[in-house]
Amino acid sequence: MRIKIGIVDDKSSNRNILKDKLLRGGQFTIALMAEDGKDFLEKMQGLDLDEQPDVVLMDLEMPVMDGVEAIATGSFLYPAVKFVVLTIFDDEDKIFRAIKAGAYGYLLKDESSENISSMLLQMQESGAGPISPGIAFKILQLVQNNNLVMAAAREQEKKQLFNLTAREQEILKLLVEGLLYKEIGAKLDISPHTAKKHVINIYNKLHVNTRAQVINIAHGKKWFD
Amino acid sequence: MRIKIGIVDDKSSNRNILKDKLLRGGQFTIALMAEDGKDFLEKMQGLDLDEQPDVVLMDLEMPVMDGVEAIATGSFLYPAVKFVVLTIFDDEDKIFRAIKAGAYGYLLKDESSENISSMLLQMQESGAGPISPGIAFKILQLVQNNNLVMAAAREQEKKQLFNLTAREQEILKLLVEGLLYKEIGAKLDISPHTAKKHVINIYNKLHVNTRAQVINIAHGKKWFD
DNA sequence: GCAGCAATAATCCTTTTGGAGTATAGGACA
DNA sequence: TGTCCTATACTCCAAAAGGATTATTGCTGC
Repeated sequence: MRIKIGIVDDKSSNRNILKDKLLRGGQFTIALMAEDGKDFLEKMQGLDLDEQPDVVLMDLEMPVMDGVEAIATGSFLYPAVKFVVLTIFDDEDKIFRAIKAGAYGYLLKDESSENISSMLLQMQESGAGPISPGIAFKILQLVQNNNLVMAAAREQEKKQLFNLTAREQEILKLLVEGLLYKEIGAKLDISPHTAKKHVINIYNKLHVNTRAQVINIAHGKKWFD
Repeated sequence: MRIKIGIVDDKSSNRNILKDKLLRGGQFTIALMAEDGKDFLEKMQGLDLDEQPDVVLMDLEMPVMDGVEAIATGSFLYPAVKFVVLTIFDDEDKIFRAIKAGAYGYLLKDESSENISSMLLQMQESGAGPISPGIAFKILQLVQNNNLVMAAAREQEKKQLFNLTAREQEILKLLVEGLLYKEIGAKLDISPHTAKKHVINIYNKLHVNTRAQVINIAHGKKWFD
């Protein structure tokens, strides 16, 4: 199974060179090309699930919508898609913001294209995001210089789940993720009516009456994050 | 100029295999071998400045004095020496502590010895510490999961991401709190229609189409908590 | 066997949302 | 001056959510 690649870069020459290089080995197919973040998101909307890229190589500095914003939105809308930054920038701020936005890897454009190919293939094998050595070292230094510090160790405050049944907790999770009744039903292989019934029961137990309230409670109690 | 290497590992077989591999290419010399942290520090004391290793490959789990402690002390006493962890452990805690102690690189023992050699050489060239790809990805994930947070420049990173207007941010806050259109309108003293119009505009800018998604993004980005 | 409960499913109804328009007033900017 | 942007407000419509109620199935405990 060949890996489906998306390429987002505002320079058409960059896109085409990269595309040619990736296609050469026969291990990749190009699922999508876009010239900025907005263009990317719009083109993603037009794709069926099985047409969506496995990996998106994303430039950072682009007009209209930059790579960080595109990754932030994209990684939320398409959690299965892996976003790998491919850029010439190696400053700490860009690296940090891209990672926080959800970047799965961070490659520098001065990597040879053979290296990029092999890192992508190795990613598929090991599940570890591809990172250029120089970038990895930058991150290590961030940690070392106390620019990054361990967040307060989160205590395992046991979740008091308002005696929800197992099934209700299952539905709760999907509810918090923002799924519609019909989507919850489809996912759990039950009727949307039943899904809704469970949700209403949950509301009664939590003493609320909208999804928004449930989601806020869930985050407040750190049930799922 | 050949690179002077120090090897610290409690298993003599490990030490010797590594030594042989490194000597093979003729690019390295072995300046020091030690079997634990204490042994290492004592042997360092006995060396003249020009005999000291450029790089020390340090195992982590060792009797008497472990690698983290040896690196902490060693990097203080000998700031010119680069300490590179070479271990089988890849758990987040060990990685973090070794880096904080002053590790310049972090390599896994399942790297091939050719890889280790080439990464050490590249280090000498580029000045960037050698890091195994899997470790780099682990660190990236630490950052992503908020186990590591920016100590200093965390303030400005907060918003600004989706260019919402001031009014839209105001509405966003109430939206995330779970207010209905009519409640938002009442609070801001505008028509519920207007409140709704703003909300729809926000959706378009964030590329979503339900409140649930907005609330999740808001919590994910810690806009309000 | 039966009471109680969880899970399933459905119907009927009202309210709230989300989406697509149109329109107007006030500021900013060239 | 005219254009662009923002905030304001409205209409019409369809989809989804929320609430109340009823009913069946299967499991558990006494």
